[in-house]
Amino acid sequence: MARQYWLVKSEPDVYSIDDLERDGETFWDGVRNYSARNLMRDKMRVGDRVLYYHSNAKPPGVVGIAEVARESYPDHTQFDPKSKYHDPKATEEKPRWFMVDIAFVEKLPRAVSLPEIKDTKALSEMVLVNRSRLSVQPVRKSEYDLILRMSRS
DNA sequence: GCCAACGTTGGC
DNA sequence: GCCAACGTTGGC
Repeated sequence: MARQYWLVKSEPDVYSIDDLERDGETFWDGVRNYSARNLMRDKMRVGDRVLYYHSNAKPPGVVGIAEVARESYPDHTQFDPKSKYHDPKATEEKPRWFMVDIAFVEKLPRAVSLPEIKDTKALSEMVLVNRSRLSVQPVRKSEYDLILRMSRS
C-alpha cells in the first residue's frame, strides 16, 4: 500500500518534538479515544509519515515529522493500576487500547502554526481544523506536502 | 483561567 | 436506546 499520512498531537510540556529527537523512538501511549485508537490499531503502517503537532503551545502548530516504526500492539498502561491511563475494564486477554511506535524523522525548518493553517484555503478541509479533540488523525498527501512546503518558505 | 465542543458513562 | 450529566481537550 502507498505510504499514508497522519497527524498526532502532543503537548510540548508533556512530550515535545525535542523529546522525540532525543529518544529517537517512542511508544504512543495514553490514547483513550476510540476513533484515534481505531486509526492506530487498524490503519497505521510502518513507514507512514506523521506530522508532529504541538497542542496547548503558543502558538499551537506542526513542528516536525515522525514515522510509524511499529504497528499496533496493546498499550501496557491500561493494565497498570498506578497509571493515570489505567482502564479497569481492560484485561491482557482482551485489551481495549492500542498504540504504535513512532520514530523521529526531522524538525521542520519553521513551525507551521494553527492560525496559518486556518488561513490557508487548501488546508481548510483538514481534520485538525474541522474536528476538535482528535489526537490522531488522517492527513491527505496534498496537505502534508503543502505544510512541508510552507515550513520551508 | 475560561469555556465550547464533543466523547463517554450510566440511569432509566 | 435515549439522553442528561460529566469529564476532557485544547484554543484563546
